[in-house]
Amino acid sequence: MSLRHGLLGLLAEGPASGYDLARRFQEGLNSIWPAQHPQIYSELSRLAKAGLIEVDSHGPRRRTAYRITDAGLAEVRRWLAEEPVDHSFRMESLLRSFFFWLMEPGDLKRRLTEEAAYYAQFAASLREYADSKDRGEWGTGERTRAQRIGVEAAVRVNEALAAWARWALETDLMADEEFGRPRGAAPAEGARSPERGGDTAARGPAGG
Amino acid sequence: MSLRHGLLGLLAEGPASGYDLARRFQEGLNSIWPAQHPQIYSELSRLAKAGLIEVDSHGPRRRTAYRITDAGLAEVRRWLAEEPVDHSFRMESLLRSFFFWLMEPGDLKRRLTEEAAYYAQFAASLREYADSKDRGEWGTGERTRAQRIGVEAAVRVNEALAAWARWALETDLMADEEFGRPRGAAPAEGARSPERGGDTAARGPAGG
DNA sequence: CGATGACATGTCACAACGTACATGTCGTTG
DNA sequence: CAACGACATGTACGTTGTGACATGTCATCG
Repeated sequence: MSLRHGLLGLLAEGPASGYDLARRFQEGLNSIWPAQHPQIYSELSRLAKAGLIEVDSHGPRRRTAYRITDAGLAEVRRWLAEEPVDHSFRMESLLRSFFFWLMEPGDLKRRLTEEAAYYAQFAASLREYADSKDRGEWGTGERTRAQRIGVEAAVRVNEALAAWARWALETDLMADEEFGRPRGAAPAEGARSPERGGDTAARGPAGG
Repeated sequence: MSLRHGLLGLLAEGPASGYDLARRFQEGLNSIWPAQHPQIYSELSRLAKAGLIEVDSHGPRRRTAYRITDAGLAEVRRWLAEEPVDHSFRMESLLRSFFFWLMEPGDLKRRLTEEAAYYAQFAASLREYADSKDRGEWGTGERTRAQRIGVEAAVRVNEALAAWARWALETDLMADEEFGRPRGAAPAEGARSPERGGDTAARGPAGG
């Protein structure tokens, strides 16, 4: 249901076509809530059928811009104010990190180095964008300033991940000679043992 | 495809049943890669059919433990080493933040306060778990120490979000009297205007 | 005027995911 | 032994999301 509300939220800024919205999801929002155009177009049809948006105008090349209705605006607001937040992420990058022990040290170092570079670079580009907002280059309206808060969240998450990857490279966990010892493709210790699975180590505290 | 590899990764630690795996996804991994038990059971069947895992043992109450095969182990390793990382997140919390400008100041403050508390608390509980790993309470094996890296990532992301929510509450963006001015449920400025959508403000830098 | 490329929208089939429901086992406790 | 709750696995169905393909428009450039 998040895509539905994401689209309504973007349309609350003003009329836009499916193509516009797809571009915004592709560019700024891709790292936060990925969405491809087929899903966007079909969701728009559904929203229109439900009366939450309506056709605003037709442009060249079959362009169809939608505009949010009062009902739609009320629905985003209701979602924002009343609907409980889903705190679960979905981050492949973090999932992978739980299996780093299966990687050969060389591959792991290479991977972590790439990750650090990626996150640092992305954070920097977001930070630059945030700074340009701070300089007032996007106007000083209420909306712009509030969106600045959202950008800040993305910046901080990416910076945190960049710092994490660097930390992982530098920490003595990596430097330790036992950990650093190269090994072949032999099965990891503990795997395929007949008795019930190893320790319960990876069971962390209950998740939200 | 990530669930598939997530299951293989967990089974690389040693044999486990669908129930065990579902619990681990529910507890530690829920905030990183959510998965319900029906999905896990059906994925296990598929993995078994593909020869990446095999039945290890049968226990009481129809319990069926699986064990990873050589092919399965090779497949996780291939995934970890060769498959490109998908850097897109999926965070409802961040998506919402792009629409904060639609919220009434009171609701927004309440929401941000809740968010700060949630992330701080979750980060703390993860931090405590990480510390117990550092104290060696889960053993000092290669696996445990490497998994410590994954926990650290989760800690840092949650701490970053907690700090962000506090920052958002404290920043003068919030204190500004114009922003703080209460308003009714009237449509936001810019919405439903006849001409094509407002400024292009929210278009950030290209996402990864 | 033909080729090219960005614009713009869509269909279709399938894979992934979530909720609700169904079933049965086993240990504990009253 | 009856009731209960945790253990354990599954089916069925609907929704969400993805990848591949298909179609047509318009501006620009040679």
